[in-house]
Amino acid sequence: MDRKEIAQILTEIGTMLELLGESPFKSRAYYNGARTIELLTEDIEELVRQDRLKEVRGIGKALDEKIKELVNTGRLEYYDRIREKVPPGLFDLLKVPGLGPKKVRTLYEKLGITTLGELEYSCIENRLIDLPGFGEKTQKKALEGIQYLKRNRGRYLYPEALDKARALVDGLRESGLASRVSIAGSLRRRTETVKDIDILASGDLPEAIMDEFSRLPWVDRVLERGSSKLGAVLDSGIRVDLRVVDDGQFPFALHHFTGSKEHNTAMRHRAKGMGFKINEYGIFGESGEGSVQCADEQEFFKYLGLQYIPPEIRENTGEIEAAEQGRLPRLVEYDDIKGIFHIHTRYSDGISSIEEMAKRAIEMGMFYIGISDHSRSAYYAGGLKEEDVLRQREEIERLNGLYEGFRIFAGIESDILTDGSLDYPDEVLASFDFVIASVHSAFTLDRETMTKRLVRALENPHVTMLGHPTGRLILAREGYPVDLERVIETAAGLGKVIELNANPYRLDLDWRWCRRAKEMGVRISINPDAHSSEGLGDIVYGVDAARKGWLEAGDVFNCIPLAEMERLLKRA
DNA sequence: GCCGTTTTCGGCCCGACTGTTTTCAGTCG
Repeated sequence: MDRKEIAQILTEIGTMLELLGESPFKSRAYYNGARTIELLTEDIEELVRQDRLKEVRGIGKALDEKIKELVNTGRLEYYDRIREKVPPGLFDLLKVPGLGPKKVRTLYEKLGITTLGELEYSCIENRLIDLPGFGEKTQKKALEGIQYLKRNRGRYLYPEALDKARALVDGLRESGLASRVSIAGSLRRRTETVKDIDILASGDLPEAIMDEFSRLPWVDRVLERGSSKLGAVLDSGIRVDLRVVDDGQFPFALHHFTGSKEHNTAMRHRAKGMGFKINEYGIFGESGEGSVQCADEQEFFKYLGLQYIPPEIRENTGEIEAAEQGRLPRLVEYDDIKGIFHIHTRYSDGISSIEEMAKRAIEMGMFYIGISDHSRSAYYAGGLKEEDVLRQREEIERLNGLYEGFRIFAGIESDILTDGSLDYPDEVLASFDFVIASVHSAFTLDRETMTKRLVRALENPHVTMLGHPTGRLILAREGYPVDLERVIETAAGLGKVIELNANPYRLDLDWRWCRRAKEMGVRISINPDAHSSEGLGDIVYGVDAARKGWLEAGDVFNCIPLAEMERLLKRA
């Protein structure tokens, strides 16, 4: 049983305890424990074997025993027992906006409702109205919530939400009513999916700002509105929350509403330890009157004795401690990127020519690109036969003669076959400037076989980097099971590069693992996997993910300048 | 259930909004 499964079970227990009406602090302890386990970098089985679990903060006697049981037996009696008391459908009910554990519990106990369907029916029959703490509005809202869930998975890839959010921010700025406007929330932190858009504005006329906001063309309808907060739905179905504060409060509110929740909690703890209280309105001394003044977030962090923490890494995974010690990384930026690998052209399934790709890359300020069409076993994508490879090579050489200070590298995205071998003979592989090895078939191998497959591919001396290491498609498909720790270890030992595929559906390697790869000394290549010249632009999403993974320019393969890259890729 | 140079008991982050109440619980972020 791995970390993720254990964390999942602990989280589930936390939720069930809430549904059973247990102490909220008890369920929080389980949530904390789950998160702690999820973020462990040490091997959980090793920790259990050495009986060192209890040393981990957040794991006490009870959780220690339960995790041991899970690791040793793959089961947990307590979990099985408690699960009998909580119908599984109640978890679905919790997803209905407006319904929390208390209300769901009432629905179950008073009306015996255990599924979304039963809830919908009961709403139509007006049975919710007379329940304690319920009423007509609650019932109506629940019904709407069910419709919403039916219509919508409720999560969006962040680039989609980002475009909408930017339009809203611009619209509000143009009104001239707001002093400052910013995107906040998980969108500002660039998490791979978001469920809503958070926007923060400051100004003296909150009512006018909210009026203006609700009139913006993308806003479909306003769901709720108070004196400082407005919730609405966009025409695309995305929920958006607008919050308005006084301009002096803006930096504190921006920090507060950017989160993450875990980061905020840790920051409040820290502030408390220093004799302050922080909330969205300011930093207050123990006496409570009057906030400290801060012009912006920079000053906010400075006042609390911290370096400025970029939003992307505010996940309470050590950023506060690092900021305290002045050890925060200087996160990679778009301008650090010197070249772009993993580009498909018309030779396989791309729609742009090599020349168009080169032109666009030069406009983007790049110094080199690496062409890597699909290899011969990728029939579905028009993979290159050996004679195609030669033809493409000639074109690349011809084009390279045209540019000064810009280079096109000739590469290939070679399929990793089921046994871990690649689909060209060694002498063909050796003739490329670089080779990306990727899995495009047989996703259903078991974890051990898949791990060996990837390890063997990395061991091939001609392989430069491993492409999209887990094959996941966000919101669509789980990655295949694989022991990433071992794959990264192998890459580290052999000096191989691992791709961070910048396609917003992939973002693979996951940013959480990027940080691990960095620790182990593996360089990451931020690759757009472009199938058109516009696709090159996806690289910005890869940079976002890399930043979330604490990567610096020195950790990123394609931040290497052209001259050095030419030396690196020179084949013997 | 976790945690402790304030503590082994009594805390545990904080505030807005809604809807149901008639002073507040529940939900959400």
